[in-house]
Amino acid sequence: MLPKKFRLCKNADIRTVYRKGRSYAAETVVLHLYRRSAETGNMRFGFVTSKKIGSAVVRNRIRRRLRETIHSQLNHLKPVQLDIVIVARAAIKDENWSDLNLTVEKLISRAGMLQMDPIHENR
RNA sequence: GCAGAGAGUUGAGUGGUUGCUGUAGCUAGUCUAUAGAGGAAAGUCCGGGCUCCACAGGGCACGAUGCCGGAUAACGUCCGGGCGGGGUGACCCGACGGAAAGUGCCACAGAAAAUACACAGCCGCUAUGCGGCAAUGGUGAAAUGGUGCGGUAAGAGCGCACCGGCGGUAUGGAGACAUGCCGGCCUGGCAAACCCCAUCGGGAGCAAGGUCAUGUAAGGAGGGGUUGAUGCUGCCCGCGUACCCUCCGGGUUGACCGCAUGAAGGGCUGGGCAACCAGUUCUCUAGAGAGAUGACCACAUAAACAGAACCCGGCUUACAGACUCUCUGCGCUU
RNA sequence: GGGGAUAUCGUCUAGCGGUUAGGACGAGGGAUUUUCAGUCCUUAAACCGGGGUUCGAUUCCCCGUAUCCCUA
Repeated sequence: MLPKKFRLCKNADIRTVYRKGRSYAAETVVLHLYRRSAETGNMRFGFVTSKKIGSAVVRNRIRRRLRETIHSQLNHLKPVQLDIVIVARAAIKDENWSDLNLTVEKLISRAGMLQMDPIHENR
């Protein structure tokens, strides 16, 4: 679980990310991101697991795993005011931990969020 | 040994690294310590607590329950018993009040499906008619007690015996009911058809409700109106409030309480066949507000169904594996 | 979280207040036509699952499953 200041909770914020942000898709997850105009604040993450994916137990486990992938990458990310929403797809049920970790890492690097990459601007 | 029946327990643990939520501490650190999902947390099918609404009003509707007794805060739950059914048995199952209160339905077949009737038929006579009869036949899910003997023109509870049902009565039992005696043979099924009887049920639900804060314009237009509007499910009465509806415009989208000590759980003692009750002692055991238990490694291998959101008592449904106790039938051995 | 509703051929539906599952579109076959379309005839195809009540259940009752709606 991430500390509270890194969480993206409000439905309105998530809708903003969907509408104005860019997205990067893999077979199991979709990553939406949107750069806020405000200069203050942290990077914020939201996780979406719909009822299509499974029961409450399955959804909880997937959400926890996704949080963990982000948590392990947190130190390598650029400190930019980004709102990020990660949406789980139905295929995620069968993916194991290491594959999921790799997928998320790839998506993050494609989105240009890693610290060593040259800076991309997302508008 | 094999095949079963009933009751119950468990549903993973230890260590390490790294994280989350609550609480406590002071040195106020991204510190230390400590606690952290279930037997079903599920379905939301019942019952209650709690909160607000008229402190809970009357009538009619409506809904639920339905053998008897007990337990319980209450229940559609549980325990014990009765009756009926299933099983060789341990044991299991049962919406199990009323069909002479009334209404309705009972296809096809069949003479007839409910105030019984008389198709084929049987019998008698003064015989092309009149009278007696309901045994036999076939139909059907169901045909007006069953079996046997007597009886008769032929038949028939017409008579008798046993069985079954009904009514009365006596005894036993707290009662459901059981057993005995007597009576006569009058009453098909369906109430998970309407219904009748008995008992119970006021409504809404923690997004209930309360406190504080912030902010604003108790604003404008149109309409309704005491036979109306709303609280208060449907209708009528009764009571409270004085406004209500539609459109336009404006403000809030915060914090705290409710909210984790409870009809609580464990042990012991006593009462009770039991459910359960009483006494005593010990324990404190999640509390979020987009929603907390994760990830990785090691211990041989970790796996079922499944994730709390106001709280309890049940019911129902899902469930890998492991274990305990009691009992039954059959076979074998001694 | 709380409250409510529905489920019938491949699709849209009717139906039943008890004993027969009907229609339209679509699909297959045939006829007409030189061929296609159209038209006509015809065939197959369903009561969400499991129990119960009943002589008999799509219908009545119970339990489940799936889908949909309302509520801040």
